[in-house]
Amino acid sequence: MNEKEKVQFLASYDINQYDRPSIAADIAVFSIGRKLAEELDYRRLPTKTLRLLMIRRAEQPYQGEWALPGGFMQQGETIQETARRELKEETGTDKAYLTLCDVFSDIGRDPRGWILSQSFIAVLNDDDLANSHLEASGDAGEAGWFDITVQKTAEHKKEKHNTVTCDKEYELTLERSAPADKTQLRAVVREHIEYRDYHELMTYELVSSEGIAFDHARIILSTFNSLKRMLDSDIRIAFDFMPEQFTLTDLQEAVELVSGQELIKPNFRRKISEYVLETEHQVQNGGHRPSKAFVRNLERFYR
Amino acid sequence: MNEKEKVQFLASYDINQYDRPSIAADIAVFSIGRKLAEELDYRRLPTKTLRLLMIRRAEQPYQGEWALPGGFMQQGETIQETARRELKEETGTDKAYLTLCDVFSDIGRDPRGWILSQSFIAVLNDDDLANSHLEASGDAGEAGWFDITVQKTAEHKKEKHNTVTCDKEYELTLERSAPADKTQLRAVVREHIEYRDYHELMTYELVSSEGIAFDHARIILSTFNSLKRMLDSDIRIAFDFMPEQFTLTDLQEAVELVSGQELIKPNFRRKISEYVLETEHQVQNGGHRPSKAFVRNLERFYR
DNA sequence: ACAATAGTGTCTATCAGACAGTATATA
DNA sequence: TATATACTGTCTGATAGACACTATTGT
Repeated sequence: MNEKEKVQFLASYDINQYDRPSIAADIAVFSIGRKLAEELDYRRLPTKTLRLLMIRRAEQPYQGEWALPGGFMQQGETIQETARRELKEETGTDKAYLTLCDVFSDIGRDPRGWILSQSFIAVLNDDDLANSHLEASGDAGEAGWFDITVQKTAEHKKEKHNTVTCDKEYELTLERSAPADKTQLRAVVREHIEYRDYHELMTYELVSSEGIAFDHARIILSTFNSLKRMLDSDIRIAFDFMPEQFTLTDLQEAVELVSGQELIKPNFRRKISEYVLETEHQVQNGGHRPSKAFVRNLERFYR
Repeated sequence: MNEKEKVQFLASYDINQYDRPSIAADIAVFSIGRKLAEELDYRRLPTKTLRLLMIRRAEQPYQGEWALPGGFMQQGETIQETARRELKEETGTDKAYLTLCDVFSDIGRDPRGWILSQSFIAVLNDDDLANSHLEASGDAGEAGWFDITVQKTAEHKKEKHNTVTCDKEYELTLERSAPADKTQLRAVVREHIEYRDYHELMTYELVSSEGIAFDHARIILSTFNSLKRMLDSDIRIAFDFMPEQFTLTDLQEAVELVSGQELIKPNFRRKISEYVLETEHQVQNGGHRPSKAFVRNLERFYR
């Protein structure tokens, strides 16, 4: 604690003598979209889909393939600021709540070298999208929304030497939503879970990847599963998908899309009733009873 | 996607052209200790405390002060492996489940330069401690357990421009448990919460720190609050504090120590009953009815 | 016998799941 | 009028909180 010693030490300390990785922030941006071209029945509501935002790479490596929005950490900013800046640069959205998700630091995950990636989750609603320049950029070809489908294709539970492990294989399909250009990206990701007491040591491994850059397919899987778990433990995150005004059916569909299971309407409404306030507005969207518009009951959000 | 182009690009790509931070893993290791020197009443059980493992720094900066176990990421390992290696090196414990907690990357948080810290949580039980060389190292002066006390000393809720913020001040006290050397470390940490919809944007800021190196006092606060939240959402983490055999009172005390609130015994037992199996062993520790020893019901842990 | 801890039984309020029912828009 | 969606009421079983009670030990 000798002050002089301390100053001397720091003056002679060269942090650059140690090798170290570059840091990237990668952001999985989710939103909900409407499937168009379904004029079959004037009564029927449009089918909704869960969407993921991807960026087409203009540079090598993986030039022309699609990657998660993100980029490298720069001096003077925190990793959260990196994520926010990159999202703003690439999409024009200034959404503040990026949820830290996981870290990917395996060697060899990026051909450019030793690169550690911090993954984040962001959820955008229709108001956020209106304020972004995503639609405007259009076929400037940069950003694009993809309908995301995750299908579990295999599951093997093993037990040996007192440890239980479980391998699951998922097929990830990303189908471009907005322009009818039919771009389809596919990947297979293996989830390896090792159970130790209550802990689940989860690792994601890329099996194959078509059109998705780097190891981003497994990052997508990991964030998708995180989003599910977050929703399970706190339904309030579903409101992130909703604009200022929304119908309860919209909200329920958001939850169902993420969780992958259907809910019973009255039960769902009872559950979320404390978080919403009825407005006088009505939403009419078909040959059936119009629905009431609701807003967030913000007081209940602040615990 | 021209293969030749790709190879050319990578050959000429120099990742070292960009500045980047060093990466450290810092681990908050918790366990439960017994307060000794309480021979007042032969019937009474020893008081238990929540303990945190700290390492006395042998080098500058902060030489002689106490820091969380941890260290720098090395080439060829993932950040999880870094945490595991450092914990093994400094304590001899080979506990596998390190839970990733948060990232600290503010500029100026480390006088040595631009250093990003990944914080982890580990929980050790008596069996783990027996297998470590912690006790052996004794007054080699390296590692030491500290009884941790966190006291909220202030809370201010503000509301302006549609955003609600809340500042809380915590006093952190670390009191050395094992040797009676009375070492006491203190720090004051300010927690700043910004509420946005359901999101809580939490930041921890160091107000003062006595004897605790770097910004580790705020990392301790952050991990402590995380541990609490983890316990809230899944009681099974309490079993990490228990050795293979334990009494239900021990388990309940562990939960109470972390959560900071007393529980009603029959309700607690009902809640955890599915996770435990009764053994034929008994534990006798005072002038009162002996308690049954229990073990984990592992089948219930593997969901 | 006493004091301290160990362990059990039960009442009650609250909450989640399931289902049956009514209401209202447009072709 | 038919149909798809919007919305409400209520029965049921499961769960969580509170409290009262019995059991067993060493001094």
